[in-house]
Amino acid sequence: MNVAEKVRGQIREIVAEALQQARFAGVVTLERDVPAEAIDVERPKDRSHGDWATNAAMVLAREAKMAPRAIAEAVLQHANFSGTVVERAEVAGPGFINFFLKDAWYEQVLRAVLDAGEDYGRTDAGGGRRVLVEFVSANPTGPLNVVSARHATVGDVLCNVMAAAGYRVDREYYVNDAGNQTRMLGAAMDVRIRQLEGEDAQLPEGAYLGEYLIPVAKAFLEQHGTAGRPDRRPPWEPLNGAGEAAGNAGAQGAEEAGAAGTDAGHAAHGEEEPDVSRGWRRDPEYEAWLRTLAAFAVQHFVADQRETLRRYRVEFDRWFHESEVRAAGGPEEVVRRLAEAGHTYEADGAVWLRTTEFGDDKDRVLVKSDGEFTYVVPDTAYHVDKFERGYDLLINLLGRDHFGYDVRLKAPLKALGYDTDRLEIIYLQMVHLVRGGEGVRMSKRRGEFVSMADFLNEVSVDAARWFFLMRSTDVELDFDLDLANLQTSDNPVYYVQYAHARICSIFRQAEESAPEAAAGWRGADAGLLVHEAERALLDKLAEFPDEVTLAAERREPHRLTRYAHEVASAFHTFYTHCRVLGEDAELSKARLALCGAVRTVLANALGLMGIEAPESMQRTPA
RNA sequence: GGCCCCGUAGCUCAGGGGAUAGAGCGUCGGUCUCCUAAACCGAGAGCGCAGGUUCGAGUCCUGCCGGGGCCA
Repeated sequence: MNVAEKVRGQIREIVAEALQQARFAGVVTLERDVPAEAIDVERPKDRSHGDWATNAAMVLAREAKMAPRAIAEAVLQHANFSGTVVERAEVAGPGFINFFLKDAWYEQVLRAVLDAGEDYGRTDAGGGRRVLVEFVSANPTGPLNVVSARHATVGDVLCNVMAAAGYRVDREYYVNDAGNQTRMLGAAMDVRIRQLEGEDAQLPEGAYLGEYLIPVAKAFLEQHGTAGRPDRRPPWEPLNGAGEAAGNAGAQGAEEAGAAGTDAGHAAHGEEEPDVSRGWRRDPEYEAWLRTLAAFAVQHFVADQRETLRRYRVEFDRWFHESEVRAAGGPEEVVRRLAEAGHTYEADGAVWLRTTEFGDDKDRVLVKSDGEFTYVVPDTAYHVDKFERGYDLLINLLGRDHFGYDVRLKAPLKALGYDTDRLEIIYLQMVHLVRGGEGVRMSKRRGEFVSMADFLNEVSVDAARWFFLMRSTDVELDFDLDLANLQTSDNPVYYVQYAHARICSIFRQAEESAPEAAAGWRGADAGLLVHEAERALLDKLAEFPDEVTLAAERREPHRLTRYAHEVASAFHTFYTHCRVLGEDAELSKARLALCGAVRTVLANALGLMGIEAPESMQRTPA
């Protein structure tokens, strides 16, 4: 139990007990007991209103048929603070009871931080529940783009913060390596290989042909050659001459709006999966060749994505391939179970699921008339697998452009009897890159998109992570490349890092000028910390475990940037007003202890964000 | 047309049904003989509109307006 929680508990008990006493005394008329847990204890914004406050009297006013202030007075008359850190309390405003703490509170905070060290901030809010967070899950058909960086940041930090809050967290990446997009990847590879051979090869309609495929195609040629390729035209071109082979016309348009799509794996398909191979010649041997090419490219891009993410300090516990689910017969199993449960019917040669019975606005096809599964079937099979692995909670991060997917995924899962309340979908808003005050266009299909790797060549991981964490998930984010690259105070990440470095510098200085204090600060007398700035800082440190809990429970990792900034700000204020070294030896020790505590909290907070806590700042000359 | 997100300071955004709504940037004005001025202190300016619920609404509900997204 953390320090702040302990005090809240004490205040709840005080109030509950006092209410009870007031009832016995006949001063307050209430029909029922008010349990301590039901009493709301919060931190007033204005500290002249005390360290903590409760609105209990106002809440109970109607029930007790008494004026709020009268209830509050009665509570205070019967309140007993002995054995707590509460010093006194008063009635204020419309009926608040404000509590003021003894000086011992500050000592408790300092001790709590110093004793816990790198564990300070950990809570048991999660109660050891197992969580699987799936995020990024970009298509394995190309390098990661910059949108994935936001997903990677939010997902990774959410995992960190939930782990700190007492959840058992696994990170998972879903590789969508078996759908139609993969087939088109094989087709694009085929075209690139033929072009490398000097042929004027044409794209199949609906395909896109990134520049990034050229080195992959080259690598394939070098390693495998074209031995497995059937000696004829690809199935999207007529056998009798080049004719009117489909051009690139249909390939453009979708992702040119200035923001790249998220490609979040299994959700990447459109509502009606476009049948890109309509009109293709039936050619099983050539399809096998395309599968070979696709498998090669997928392997390449998965490795590439994994490396980019590692560079960004994100590691997944598992990379789960759609092909695994398919190979295990997951989709067939899903359809069979749904049919057995009587949730399906056949119409127009297709198998349909009555998703309308589970909140969808229309029924969905599971198996198309050509025998192919729609995308939702392997997705369902994958989530069945997740549920069967025994997780208490499943969290998926998706792009806002995939909104509505949760209903379509949850319908079959609900039909199969799974508790879909345990599946949370978090949608992240778009990212816009800004450079020189202007938007950077990101269009994947034209090959103009900014890859995450290129992005990381321009921006430090620390700055990128901070900027992606600054905003809540449901707000569009303009990423200002110029600002993120700025090594000045305009850049907020440095502000926080600087506070940490400044403390390290003080300790280095202390070794020189005050070795006695430097050696003995852990045993300092915290009672000497009476300055307003010192106390504000300690109060701020006391909030950290609550911040961690809130960030985890509300899935709001962006709280951490705010909190870290506030700690840094309180520290810089303290630094300006209170001299650590060169004062009275005992005071120096106490202030060093405070510095040590701040350093711990900053390091822990930055650590949760995956941002470095430097021991000194060095500016690279402009 | 249906569903969802957003609308708070000049700009970008925080805000857990509570008291006098916050931060950064920008603007203006101060602060280094002193542990790093990548810092500190001060000034100015705001909840899209209209109803409702509540002792109390930026926060919850309904409608409208504006920006964006998904779907038909």
